[in-house]
Amino acid sequence: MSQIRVALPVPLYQHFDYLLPEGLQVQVGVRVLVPFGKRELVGIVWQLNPPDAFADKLKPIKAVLDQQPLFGEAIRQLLSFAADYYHHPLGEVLVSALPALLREGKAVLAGHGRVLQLTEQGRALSASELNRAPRQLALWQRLQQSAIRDDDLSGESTTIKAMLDKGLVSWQTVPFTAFVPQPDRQQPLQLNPAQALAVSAINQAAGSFSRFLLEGVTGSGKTEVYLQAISPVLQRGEQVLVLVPEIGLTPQTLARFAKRFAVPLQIWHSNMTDQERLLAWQRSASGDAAITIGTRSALFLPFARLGLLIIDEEHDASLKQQDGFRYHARDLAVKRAALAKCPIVLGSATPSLESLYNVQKGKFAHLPLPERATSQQVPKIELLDLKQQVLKHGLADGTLAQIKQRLQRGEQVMLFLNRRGFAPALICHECGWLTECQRCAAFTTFHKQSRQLVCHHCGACRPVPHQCGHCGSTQLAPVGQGTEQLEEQLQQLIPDFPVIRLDRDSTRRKGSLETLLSEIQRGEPAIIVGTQMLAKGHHFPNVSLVVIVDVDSALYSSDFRASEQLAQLLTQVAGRAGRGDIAGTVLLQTHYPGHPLLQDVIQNGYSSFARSALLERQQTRLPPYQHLALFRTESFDSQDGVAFLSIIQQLIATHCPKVQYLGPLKPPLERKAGKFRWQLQLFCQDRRLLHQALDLALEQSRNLPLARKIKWQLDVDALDLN
DNA sequence: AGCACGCCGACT
DNA sequence: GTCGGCGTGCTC
Repeated sequence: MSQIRVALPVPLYQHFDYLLPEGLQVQVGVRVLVPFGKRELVGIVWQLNPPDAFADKLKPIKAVLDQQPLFGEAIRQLLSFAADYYHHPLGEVLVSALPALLREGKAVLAGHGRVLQLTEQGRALSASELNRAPRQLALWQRLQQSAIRDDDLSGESTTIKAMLDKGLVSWQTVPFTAFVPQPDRQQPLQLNPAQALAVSAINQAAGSFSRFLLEGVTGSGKTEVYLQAISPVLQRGEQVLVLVPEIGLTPQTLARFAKRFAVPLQIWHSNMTDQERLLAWQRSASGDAAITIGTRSALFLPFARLGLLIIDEEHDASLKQQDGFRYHARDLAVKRAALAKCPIVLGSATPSLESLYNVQKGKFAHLPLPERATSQQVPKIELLDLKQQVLKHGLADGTLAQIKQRLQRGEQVMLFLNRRGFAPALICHECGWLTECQRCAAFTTFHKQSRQLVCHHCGACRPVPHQCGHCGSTQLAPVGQGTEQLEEQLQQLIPDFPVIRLDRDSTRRKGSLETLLSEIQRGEPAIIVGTQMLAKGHHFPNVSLVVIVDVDSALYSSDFRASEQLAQLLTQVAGRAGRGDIAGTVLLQTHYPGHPLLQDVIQNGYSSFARSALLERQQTRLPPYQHLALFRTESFDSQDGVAFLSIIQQLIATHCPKVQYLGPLKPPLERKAGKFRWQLQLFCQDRRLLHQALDLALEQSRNLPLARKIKWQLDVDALDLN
């Protein structure tokens, strides 16, 4: 009997070896069912005939689940690399790269997809029987021509379900093969010189690994560059992957792709069902999916012939996974492109400092799109000095005047406030006591509508107290301002126009986001109040004024990336306001109108800001000039975390002199959900040395009893120091 | 992570 | 007397 080495979905930094019974055949990359302790697990064969070890303990595998490997060479290398780089157990990395149904051992129908067709009952139907259901009738008529692929049926799910229930239609699994190149449906748009240069640079790199940063201000025609770079790739029969931060913002982009190309296009995101994900996975593997537009985990789809990778909004933090396997999809995408030997294009109006640094170092070719391709006017950013101003509900007179003026002209106004709820706390007028969360080192936010105090960190809710918890006074008043309050106050100040609030609370119900968005899209004059969630992706052509109510908290934040994020927010928001005939204005309320960051962004634009921000990062020895890794702990005992991190810190201090450390120290939120939190920051100029230090720390900490008592995690290239 | 074993406290 | 708390150890 021969032996095989298997990767298993357990949080252990090791492989497990098994015996392969005579007569069973496996290849690297196939799934096997194995006994593991008292359990049975689905694992991936990672090596054949590994060096002998544990010979006396080996158990035979139970079953081979695949004929063909689920992971080709390139994906295996990508996943191995990712497990090493992020210091995460390989088995768990593999799990995140597989649809749930495959993880559970369900069979793959390689090269198969799904079509909807009429059942016998459906064919026997007469049209008059559906005349009370126009959508079903329309679909029934389409299905009489031919069966329809499920990816051509998006948005019809309720209609389909109704017809499935009536037994009129059924899903059929049919073989799919690699897509056949088709002529583009639409003519490309005329490009300006910068766009043309970008397209030809990308096209010339076909078939080889090359890296591009496409820096295009909003309205400069980035999407058209993508489309024209994609076209020749599809003509060669190769697949394209487009990564986007969140799928919610893609309906328009999606429609544009579908209009241009007559080849199968699929999406990938976390709201898909397990079945849909499995099908999308199979389509990628069979080569049927010509274009895939998806969120970060689409990166792991097993494309048969990947010809081009595009990362849109590459600066966006949601490309980094924030729990478990904390990978950055943009960084792994570069690795993926290298393995696939294809070009990769990172696109953004406000590139991350990391990517700009890579341009400086010559790793990325810079493709700037400085001109607006459309007639849309360049928006203005204005500062409103709050010093010595009487504020009405957090808004200066000048701000209110501008809001009213725009509304009366029939335009829309948008206000950003990064705090949900009515007020960030209640205060006692008699003694100054503040409503605090019992389990977190934070105040509880007062939500007026639901009459609750909510902790935004742990989610705990409790009824609003009538009395001060300290002195018993009943004089409790809200302090500070949240979106709910701003909405209420604006409605009182400006009763003639509707106020629409867009935040996590107002969009909690399924479909309510869409409803609110379409209400805004109608373009009727209105005030829109919202959190960060408003800033992403959506374009609101009738919004002519955007107010950032509180810029100052971001100017003086402890997070070293706060200024970068603020500059990106301002630039992105400015680009989304207004249209051809309406000039957009972004109004920043601040007590520090002379702040160099604000002055730089406003007067010289994002690129100039980025140049000076990079210089500052260099001087302060922060990423991207130094590599950063972060150990975080959470424990019920207030000292266990420090004790654990101190051991790691001392280990590194003695054995890794080139690695600098900061801590153990308390993060901004030092207690969360009843647990005490600590962190240890590690910096090093040399990535290799940093990773050596991490290996050492992990190996040693595995044997520490403390490591099991507390919860800890390692975050390589952490985006925040929270 | 799961799952077992093992040794101490409050309950039918 | 048992049920069950979570400390500790192991998984090829």
